[in-house]
Amino acid sequence: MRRFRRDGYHPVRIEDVAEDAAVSVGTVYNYYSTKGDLLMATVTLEVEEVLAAGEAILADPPAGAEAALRRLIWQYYDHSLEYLTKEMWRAAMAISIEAPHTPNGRRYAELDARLADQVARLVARLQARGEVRPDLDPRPLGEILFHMLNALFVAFVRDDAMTIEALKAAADDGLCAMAALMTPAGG
Amino acid sequence: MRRFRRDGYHPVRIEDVAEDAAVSVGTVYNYYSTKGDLLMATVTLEVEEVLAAGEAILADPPAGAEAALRRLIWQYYDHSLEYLTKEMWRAAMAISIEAPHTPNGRRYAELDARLADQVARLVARLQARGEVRPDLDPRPLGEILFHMLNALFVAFVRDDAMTIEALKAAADDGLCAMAALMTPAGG
DNA sequence: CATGAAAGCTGAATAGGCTCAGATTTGAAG
DNA sequence: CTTCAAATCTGAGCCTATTCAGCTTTCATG
Repeated sequence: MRRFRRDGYHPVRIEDVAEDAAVSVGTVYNYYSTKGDLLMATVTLEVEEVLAAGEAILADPPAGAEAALRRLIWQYYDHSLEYLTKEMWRAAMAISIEAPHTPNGRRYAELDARLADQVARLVARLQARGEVRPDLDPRPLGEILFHMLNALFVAFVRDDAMTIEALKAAADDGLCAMAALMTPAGG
Repeated sequence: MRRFRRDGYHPVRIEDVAEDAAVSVGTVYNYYSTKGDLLMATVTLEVEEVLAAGEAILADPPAGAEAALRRLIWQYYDHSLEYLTKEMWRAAMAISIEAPHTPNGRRYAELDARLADQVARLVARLQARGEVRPDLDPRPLGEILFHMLNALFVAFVRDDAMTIEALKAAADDGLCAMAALMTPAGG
């Protein structure tokens, strides 16, 4: 992870990792079955922490649908570069798309699904509090929200120049548009 | 393209392509700067045709927001496996995420943006016809729609077992949810 | 200690994308 | 038909992820 962060995912060779760990190349492969596996270990760490922080917000969300969603999403975004760089995210995303049947691809998809589920649960909770129109189904709504926020995150990760602030601003626009559709009276 | 479709993107070596074309490996690289470039040529062909077909629908969309959107999206999905297989799509998506600064990554992003724009323009057109709430901004709405439909397409491409019918059904659910939010009276 | 199987380690070898120095072909000019 | 420069082609060689046959260490048992 240190090596990837410092030199980038692609420039780092397995031989470099092996050297840092003072073992042979073969030994690295005894513990991680591919180079992508090394990366996915970090992705898992990152997302598990984000999910845990998200649960804390779910337990007691701020008042108002838009504010509550904003809180959760900003949390996601703020934490996203804790362990991974944008380049590492790109590599991880590429692996998960290219090899969906492999353990790594599946793990990434599973983490994604858990994030989407967390958003959907927040929507359901807001609906129970009367802050989302009662006639809407929180599941597809949560998924639409997550798709949008995820697409923005992908755009953020693709563009090295884009700041987290710009990402948050874009997400705010989207959340505002969705909130206008979701909230009951003031719609 | 023929080779990729028959044997899969990864199993085909540049040497194979060179043989089929009766030239050397080096000559292939004179015309396509990477293996991904060969693939992206096909992606471009596919998406350009989809965009052209989409313009025809934009010119005279069916009555009703949901029906019009369904028509455009189904067109997209129906055409998506004309030249590319799911595996080829996965490889192309991986390339576009992993290397956003390269010509290929940029080209893919541009095609994506043009599709999103087409959806947004359809929303604007429907709004002009009074089939979408007049207080909504068609641009972010179109983008949210496209993000959703694109996410469904990615899920489709990831799962070899998923049929186009299942994809359409999932899209219908999403469109139905969005239409309920977007349409004026019947909400 | 001795033993032997299980666990762990090793790095040379393999495979395939990509490069580049040199060979070949083309085509305009004489 | 020559000549020569530009365009094109070539494939051996480089690089790095990944494999695997064999070597070493560990450790429970006698």
